[in-house]
Order: sequence, then C-alpha cells, then structure tokens
Amino acid sequence: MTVSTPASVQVVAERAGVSVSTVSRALRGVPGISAATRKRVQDAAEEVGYVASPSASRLATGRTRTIAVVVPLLSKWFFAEVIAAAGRVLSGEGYDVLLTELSTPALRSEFFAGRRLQGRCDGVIAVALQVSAEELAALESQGQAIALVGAVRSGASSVRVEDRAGGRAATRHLANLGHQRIAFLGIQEVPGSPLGGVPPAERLLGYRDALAEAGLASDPALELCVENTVDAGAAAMATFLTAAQPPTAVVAASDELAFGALGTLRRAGLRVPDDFSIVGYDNHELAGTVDLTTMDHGVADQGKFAAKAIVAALAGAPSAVERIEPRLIVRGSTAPPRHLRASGH
Amino acid sequence: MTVSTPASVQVVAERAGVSVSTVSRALRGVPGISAATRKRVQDAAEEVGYVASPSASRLATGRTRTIAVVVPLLSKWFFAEVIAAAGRVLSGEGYDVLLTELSTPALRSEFFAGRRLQGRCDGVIAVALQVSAEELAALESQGQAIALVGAVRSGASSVRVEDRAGGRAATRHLANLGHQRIAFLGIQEVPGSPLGGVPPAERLLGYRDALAEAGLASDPALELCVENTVDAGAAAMATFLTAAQPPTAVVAASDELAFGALGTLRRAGLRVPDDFSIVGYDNHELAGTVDLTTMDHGVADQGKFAAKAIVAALAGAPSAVERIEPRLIVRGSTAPPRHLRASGH
DNA sequence: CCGAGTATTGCAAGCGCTTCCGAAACTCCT
DNA sequence: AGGAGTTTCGGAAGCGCTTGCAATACTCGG
Repeated sequence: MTVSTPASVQVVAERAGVSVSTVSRALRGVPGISAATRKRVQDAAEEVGYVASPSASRLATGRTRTIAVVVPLLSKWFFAEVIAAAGRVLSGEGYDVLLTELSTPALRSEFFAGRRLQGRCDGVIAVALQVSAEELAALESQGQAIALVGAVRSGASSVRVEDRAGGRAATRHLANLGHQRIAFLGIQEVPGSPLGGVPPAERLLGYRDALAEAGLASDPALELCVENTVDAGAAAMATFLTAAQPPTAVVAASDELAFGALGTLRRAGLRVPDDFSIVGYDNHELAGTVDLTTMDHGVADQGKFAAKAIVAALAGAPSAVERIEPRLIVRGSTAPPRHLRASGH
Repeated sequence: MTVSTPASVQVVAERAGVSVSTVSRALRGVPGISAATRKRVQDAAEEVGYVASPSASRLATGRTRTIAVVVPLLSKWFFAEVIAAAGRVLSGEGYDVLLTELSTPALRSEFFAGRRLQGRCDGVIAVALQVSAEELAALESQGQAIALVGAVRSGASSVRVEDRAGGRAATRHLANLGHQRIAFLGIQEVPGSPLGGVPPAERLLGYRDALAEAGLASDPALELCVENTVDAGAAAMATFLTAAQPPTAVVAASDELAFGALGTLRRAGLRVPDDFSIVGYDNHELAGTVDLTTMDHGVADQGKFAAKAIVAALAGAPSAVERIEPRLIVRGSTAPPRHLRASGH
C-alpha cells in the first residue's frame, strides 16, 4: 500500500491562487475573507482532500480540541455509559476524546503526579474519582478545564446526584410497603482495587434518614458495605441471611450488588418479591431483565451534562453544578412483606 | 487560578548548560549522549517539571503515538471490555487512546468518507466493524496501521473468533445432553441501529453443523435472528414458545439475547434448566450471576491482542491473525431434557 | 474624480520539538 | 607525537499551521 502524503495548506494555496494565510482563514471561517475567495479555497481544499494537520494547528494555537475522560474502570457499565454519552456530545462539538483508565492506585497517583495530560487536552472529565483539592489545582494550573461526575468541588463544574435523597427514597419505598427489617448493602472502597471509584456514601445516610422517619430502629448488623461487585453482593446477602433476625428487604447501593444479592436469594430458595424484597441503585442496563426495582439517576445524562459543561467552560462560561434527583423505578423485586400479604387476604 | 506556561526545551537546555538538541536527545534516550550530560539534563528537566509538548513533537516527527479505537457502541459490555483491555496495553506502551464511537450509520459513513483520523493517530483498532476493502485501503493510504477485532481481511492484523466451532460446541453440548429440538437465537444487523456491529453469522452455521452431526432435523421455525438486545431476545423466546412443537433448548448467539430469553422463560413459569435449557455466547460479566451456561471467547484477550498487534505493526512487524477458540463454560442453565431425566430415575 | 475609511489579502514570525550535518573533543595505535 | 577514527555536542533548518501587522484594493461621500 502506498502511503500518500496528505495535502498541506501550501498546495491548497497554490491551487486556489492565494496565500497560505488566506487558506487558513478561509477554511476556519475567520471573518475578513470575501465570499468569492472563500468559496474558491474551499473548493480547492475539497479537490485535494485537504484536512488541516491537528498537530500543527495545535502547536500554533496552543489548543488541542481534545477532552480527556478519566474513569476508574472502563468495563463497568456505569462508566461506559457515562463515557458514551459524554463522547457523543464531545465529538458532536468537534472535540476528540482521549480515554484514560485509572484502574490501579499506582496508575492513579502516577497520573496526578506526573503531567500526563500536559498539552494533550484542553479539559478533563473525571468520573467518580476522588480528586483532592491539590490534584484539582494542579490540573487547573496546567490550564485544564474540569468537570466532575460524582463529586463536587468548588470551582469545577460538576454533576451531583442527590444520593442521600435517593437512598432515602429507596428505603421509604420498602418501609411504605410495610417492611420492618430493612438491610442496607453499601459500597466500600477497597484499597487495592478502586473498582467503583469514590463510593457513594450518602446513600447510606439516606437509608438511615428513612429508617428514622419511619420509626424503625437501625441495626448495625443490617448495614454492610462491601466492594462493588456482584460477588461481594452475593456474599453480603448471605451474611444477612445468617442474622438472628434476618431482614425482609434490602436496599442495595448499586444494581451490581443487587444482582449478587438476587443470586444468593435464588440459590437459597427464597423468592423475590414473595419472600424478600430488594431495591437496587443505578437502573443498570440489565436491571429490567432481572425485574429489579431500582433508583434511576440518569447515568447517560450525567455524561452528557459533564461534556456540555466542559465545552461551555472552554467557551468561557462559569462553572455550574447540575443536581440530579434519583427516581424510583418500580419493577418486580419489591412487594409487601409476607406477613402483611398473608393477613391481608 | 493562575495558569503557568509549561517549561520548554529552551529552559531545560539553559538550566543544564547544553543545547536544545542535546536536551531532546538526552530525554528520549537517543544514543550519542554521554551518561554525564544525560543525567544533568534529566535532572534539569525534573527540576522544572518539563514534559515535551506532544503537539510539537508530533509535528516534528509525524508520529502521534496515538491509537484510535473505534467501536459501534460503547455502552455494550463487549465493546467496553475490549477497549479496556486494549487501552491498558496501549497506555502501557506509551500510546494515547483516542476513542471513537460510530453509533449511527451517518457517523459511520462520515467517518470513513472524511479523513477524520488524518494526522490524529498512527493506527486504528476497529472492533466488530464491517470494514470494506476500500475503507481499509483508504485508511492504509493515510498511513494508518490497522487491527481488526471480529473481522478478518488480508493485510491487516486481526483477531478471529472461531465462531463456527463455537456455535457447534454450544449446540453439541445440548445435543449430547439429549435435547432433540434445539432452537437458535441469532443476531441480525438491524439497518437503522448498528447495535452490535457486524453480526457473527458463523455461529448459526456451527449450530447447523452440530444439528446435522447429531442427526437432528433442522427446522427453519427454530432459527430466529434478531437485533442483539435483551428485549429482542425476550421477544424471540416468546415466539419459540408459540411453536407447534416448541424447542426444549436454545442456543443464543449472545448472552444479552440469552438474558432476554431467560426473562421470558421465567415469566412463562418455565424453569431453567428443569424445563428448558439455554446456552449463551460471550461469557458476559453477568452471565455467572444468572447462572448462564455460555461460550467464553476471551473478550479481554481480543482487545489485548489487537493492541499488541498494532504496536507491533508500528514497529514494523508483519500483520498477524490470532485465532480464538471459544470454550464452553458450564453453569446451571443447561441440563438433560425433562423426559430423559424423568425416565432416568 | 479624490481622499478617507473599510474590506481583503499577503508577509513573515513564531509555536516547541526533532534531526541532519558539521565541528569539536577524545580516544588509540603506530 | 600525529593523525585516523570515534564520540559527543551545537547550529540551524524545518514540521504545517496561525496570526499580528502591513500593504493593497475597493467603498463612497463630497
């Protein structure tokens, strides 16, 4: 295969009979070029299949028109979904998206210590990363625009999910159905593997809020925070089943945990929602498949907003924070507890 | 926040008391620099926090040290997993990862028509994309190295899953268990939405192979190819249940389809594997959760190989093709058909 | 028809790095 | 000790684009 050298401004200029500066201006829509020459230049460019060298214009302008998206773990549905949504608006706006996965603590620290993004992008969208104030300042001093998903910090645009309200809503739903012993299956950051990035701790607080409001005693034995994986959820559920007074329902801080819990329940011969109720969190792609009641928090919207915010920031807009109210999606994994239904007949 | 201009070669050169060319060579490990000066330069660079401007070196060398990864749909587990694996090796090798999602036919054609990648990357990994010979040639003429996942084409490195063998293995497993009426739930490309990229048609052929080998009649009513989504899988399963002689087992061409089918079975009150057996394809992250027997084809390995292949290609290696043999992962969704087990007792 | 004012366009200087080529400084060997 | 042969380094010319500034062409009122 013969590799053809791409056409440069030079050849377009010659072909259109103008100078290179005119070509540059004409093609980028800079005012001050007559309609006639602009047309001529565009045609010439079209004919030779000209496309400006990104490296060259980046060097000349100092802007890369690239946004870095950094996530803890790409293969988790939540992150992929956020990236996909963000990527769509970014490429729609003419930005390239640079993907960065910080799957290990080593990578993470190396990332923030070194100037890995220096000159590579104009901004960064950090998803579910615990970015310290210093790290954020370091990025800003490099001139990076910043948007945070799943974390708020003054000065940076961010999308904040009202997790406390979400946790409360999920728990209330169960309490309203008549459940008295409701467990909480939460997410805890595990040192070695930052599987889920920053854990949404507020969901637990919301759970406690709801318990208190419903006049239900909170039992430490019914609160378990584990790594955010299906397996850990399954194991935690098993633990709940060994309690002296087992719960009749559980609110899980993620759908993945809920999936695991569902598996344990199934294997234990307990039927959902007849014997046990469960509500998840995320409205995962497959939540509907397993008929899981869950809290939706517009995952794709989060990515979309972050992308728009960063584009706006690069256009000089002030930082903004978007608040997302989780909504309960009722499916088939929640119902009144057995004793109520039995007596209700 | 004050934005500090990054240090340039200039300042490092002055600080180390050498010329810029020496700095450039010293920092990149180019031979011909004495150990002493190299050290001095490295120290100076370290002190001022120097990091070479990517734009500048890209312009000067013509190489971007960036690989584009293009997928049909990012939010599908399969693609995210491939990208994650590829990304890890690429960034390990010092390459940036440029993400491109071609979620609509419009984007797709625009992508190949225009020179969207021109000067942006040194190579592209195309995942599950039906890349025509001309499109591939166009990319090559731009000087792009190419690696294909889920497609083979001479001249480009590619990873090829032995889908025919995989489909046959899945089907044989069911036949060996004694199933006589085995349905096939396949993937069909749906014009408007390239959800799954290029459909793995060979899985169907393998299914037919196995049927023939087992002496089972192939019934057109038991072959259904639909869009690769959970919902479509659910709907297709429902169709099977309306057959005059319903199947007792089904091999699905993807786990997502299988998930949908499982849902339909559950809602229909049929128990898996007691009343119905099903084997999926992909070994999806959540296949274990729903106890789905499936065909594993090393999804992460595919990404890893593609990345390595492209790095090798850029180092001058000839193109290679990696063949992956799917393996059956036995879980709890397959068992001998009811009549056999009943009489077996 | 002329000059002030405005609309267009060209020149040339970078942007920050790489690399060819020649100069300078050292090796050794006879 | 005197070159030939090596190393090690600096000078300078780009890479392809953008942009400040100057120059030219064109507008129109008087």
